[in-house]
Amino acid sequence: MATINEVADRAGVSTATVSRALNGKNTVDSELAARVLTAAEELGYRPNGPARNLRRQETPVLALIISDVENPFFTAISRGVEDVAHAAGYSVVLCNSDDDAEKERSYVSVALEERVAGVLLSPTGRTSGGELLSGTGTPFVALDRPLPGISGDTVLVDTGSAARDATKYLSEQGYRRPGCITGPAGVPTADERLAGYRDGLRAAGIRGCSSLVRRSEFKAAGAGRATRSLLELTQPPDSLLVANNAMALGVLETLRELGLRAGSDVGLVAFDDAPWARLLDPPLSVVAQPAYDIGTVGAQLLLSRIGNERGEPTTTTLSAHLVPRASSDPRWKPF
Amino acid sequence: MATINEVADRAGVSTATVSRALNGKNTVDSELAARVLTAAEELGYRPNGPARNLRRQETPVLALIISDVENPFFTAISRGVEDVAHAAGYSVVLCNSDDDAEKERSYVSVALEERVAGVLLSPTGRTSGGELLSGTGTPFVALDRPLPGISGDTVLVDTGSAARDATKYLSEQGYRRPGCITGPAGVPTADERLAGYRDGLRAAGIRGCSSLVRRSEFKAAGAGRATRSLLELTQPPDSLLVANNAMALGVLETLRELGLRAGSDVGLVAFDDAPWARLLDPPLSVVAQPAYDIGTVGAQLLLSRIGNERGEPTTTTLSAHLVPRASSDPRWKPF
DNA sequence: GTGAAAGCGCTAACAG
DNA sequence: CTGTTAGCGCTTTCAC
Repeated sequence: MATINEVADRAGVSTATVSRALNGKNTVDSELAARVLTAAEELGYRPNGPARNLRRQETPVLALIISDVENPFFTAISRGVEDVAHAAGYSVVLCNSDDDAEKERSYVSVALEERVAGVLLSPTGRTSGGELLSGTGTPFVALDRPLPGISGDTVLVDTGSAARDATKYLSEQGYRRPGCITGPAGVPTADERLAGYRDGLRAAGIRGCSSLVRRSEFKAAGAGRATRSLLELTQPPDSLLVANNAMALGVLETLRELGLRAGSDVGLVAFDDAPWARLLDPPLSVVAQPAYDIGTVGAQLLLSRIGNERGEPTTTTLSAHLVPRASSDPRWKPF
Repeated sequence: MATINEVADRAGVSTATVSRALNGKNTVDSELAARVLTAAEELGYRPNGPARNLRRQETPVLALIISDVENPFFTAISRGVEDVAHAAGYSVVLCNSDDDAEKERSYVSVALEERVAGVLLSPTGRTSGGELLSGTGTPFVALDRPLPGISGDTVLVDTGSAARDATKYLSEQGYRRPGCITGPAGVPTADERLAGYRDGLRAAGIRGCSSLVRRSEFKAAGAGRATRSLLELTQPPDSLLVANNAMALGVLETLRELGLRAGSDVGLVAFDDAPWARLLDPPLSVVAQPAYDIGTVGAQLLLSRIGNERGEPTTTTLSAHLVPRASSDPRWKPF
């Protein structure tokens, strides 16, 4: 592939002039600039990114590391990040850690070595790639979950309150034994939703539900098993708060296998408003999180740090809101 | 951030030795190697990727450019790519072109400039970033859709046959007026599914359906409008073949607004088996595409080209298969 | 087995 | 306004 030298030769100028012309510096004679442009065109010249980045000591790329590309919550975040980054002239590379701490570390490592301008990390949980990040000068922002033991800008959603509200709401709808299916212990989003659920129970004056909690990975399969184990109890829950939308898939599948309907048989509220939620029968009640906004806010924060903004690490907490639909209505009937 | 020079100074060796030690060359004395390793550790040294890539003239990264991160079909492809790439020591960066030819070109451009080892491109359609790719020495593979007018390795799915089979199947199920909602004219996957639909009609001996075709973007909103326009016809279709899963969302939403049920009122088969498809009432009949395999095959192809495999461009065609569920059963009743 | 030194392709002083 | 030149940080001959 052609280099800047070849372009310079062909245009009969120095490499410096080529560089200036190609980077749109106005300190170059328009006739020379034109010659450079056509020479570059004819040679199919493309600047060598690594060389440029090495020289400039910066790479106009943000890394976004998420734990599950197949989860609409995270892809919505990525759109938010992308829109902001793009407008500021940055590219975004999406890395899928697959909720695997090892992969997460490896991607953080790659991002650091490639000297990206900044990293947006949605930490997988306990052992986090965040340790690698702190200490290096590379700016980073934690999304959705805080980085344990590490201070840095963070964008969170107050899902605790949302979980409490959802639980209270279930009780107001007439359910007396709400259960909860949440993520692994130690994962902040999982623990926070569980705590909110317990608060909600307390606020509603409901007792005797302490055995109605199950944990699993934030995936469909585990949530399905958890559902089965709850519903086979001698005193099963009459409703369920489910901690994310991938899990909801598993819960719904199990309900179907057991011949139970959401709403009339088991009240259901799940986190995250996936596009298919309203198409179910009954439509799924959800706690909608502002995923896109997490992305935009996170990206803005990161960009301002990259732009040398000083100051204490900030934590931005967005709020989630309940979208009641028929899956949390005990009186719901098909038709 | 520490450089190789600082590590060398600290370990009391030359940069060459540091480089050798850190890259696991066995031509270095084990005692020196240990000193290098601890020095690097203490300084929090990370090799500078751009510098290394510049020197080595290669970057162990594959770029995967897809048209919609929020579509499970593409995220499944990305998992396939990632699994293969990872096993071979490559990182994958995912770029979302958002079905926008401009963004696609821009990402191809960035990939080329960053001198990635190879590019996997799921082209957005007509004006394609493919032109940028051909001619450069960078190996690339087209996924899901061919690159118009450009020869290169390609991984496709024979969705034409699948569309034909699905249409015939609708007729066997008793539907007499199947309609079709497909993507924009000129997009190969859209045209091919439409052609298959027409073949199916012919094979089933059905006539008079020529006005039952609508086109829109491969998105929910457009498909929703298309559905409405079809069902408001004086002679509306009694069933629908829908060309992808994002569109299916729009179709289902419109059906609901019109108070119609899939199956009994309007037979439905849609492309792509999304995780929520079986949870609907009635469960959605789909044409399942081997998305994950598209990714693995594409990545393998690309890696072998990167490994200097010569030979003519190949085209691999995978097949899709019908998964019949109740949305294509005219006798389906709720309960 | 180790070090010195060249150079990957580019940009940014610095001269002119 | 343009050219010369010195590196950015690393790997890799080439000597020793």
